[in-house]
Amino acid sequence: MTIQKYVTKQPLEVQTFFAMVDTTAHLVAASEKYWVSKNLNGARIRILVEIAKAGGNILPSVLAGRIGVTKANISAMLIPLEQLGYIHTASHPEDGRKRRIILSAEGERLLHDVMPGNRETIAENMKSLDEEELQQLLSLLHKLHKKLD
Amino acid sequence: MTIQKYVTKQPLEVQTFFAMVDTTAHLVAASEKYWVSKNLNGARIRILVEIAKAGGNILPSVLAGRIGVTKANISAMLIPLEQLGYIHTASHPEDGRKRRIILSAEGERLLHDVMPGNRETIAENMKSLDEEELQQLLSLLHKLHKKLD
DNA sequence: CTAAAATAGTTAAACGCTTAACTAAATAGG
DNA sequence: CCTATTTAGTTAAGCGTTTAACTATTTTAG
Repeated sequence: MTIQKYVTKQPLEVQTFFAMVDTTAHLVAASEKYWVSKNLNGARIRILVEIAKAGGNILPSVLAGRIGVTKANISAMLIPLEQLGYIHTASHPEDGRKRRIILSAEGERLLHDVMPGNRETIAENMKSLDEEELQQLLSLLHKLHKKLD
Repeated sequence: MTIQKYVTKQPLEVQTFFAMVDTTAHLVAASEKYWVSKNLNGARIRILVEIAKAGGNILPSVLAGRIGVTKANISAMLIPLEQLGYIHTASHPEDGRKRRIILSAEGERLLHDVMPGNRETIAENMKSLDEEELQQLLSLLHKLHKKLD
């Protein structure tokens, strides 16, 4: 029952897990700082990017699946995006339950303006690894990810 | 201005960044599922573990620093932990601003009960990598982390 | 010694996210 | 056809987190 138990060095898997969590959190925070500096936020941009990737329009539930969040969350997030004019929405002609989410010209323009800077920021934060190391890291991550379902 | 711009394949650093974010999110979700299965949650446990690591008592601000969240957040999180009886608090004898957060016997018991299962869950999720790969991943993460300040 | 600055902690408002309960529309089976 | 089930989306409540503004105490410097 000694407290010591929780201080002892962890097994390698656990150490690696926490290193991932910690390092990723730092990387994400750095990336988020870029968005904040542009008076934006990452979650909203992620949605706009996903609509763009889908060709400019998409259904909320598909969007949720792609981003990996719940429909409820997407529902909530679309409200400010519409108010800001980055998207607009239209009902589906063949299925009254569905709602088409459409990237507006303004939304496209926004992405065009801020995505290059975001990529630069990320590259900057990753630059302590050379190409071979990035490749190695990427393949380890893929291996890890593949087994997680 | 074509939408295509956001669909094109990303540079290696960016791919790797997103792979980290994605894989880590999956790992964390799997770990969180363990806590939920015990009617607990990861954030609260993290605090209790940190108090234990500090030897059983700690100041809120130190705790915040160790965990990497704000003092405001710790302040809020301590309330339910105290109500649940996992911690109690005492004023600092030499500095009236400070507040000593103390792990209760119940808190210790809780950690004792649930930490082994957590470690097992994590190990289970990491087991697609062998020891050499874990070591490799860990050292890449350290290299990446070191340059992030 | 006292006034000013620094420090520890709290509170409030906002955000992104979840689960659970709900509404409305479409589909499927007797 | 009509009822029952499934599907798409919304709403509400709760959690962990942040920033900003605040209070109370301690430290510092003239």
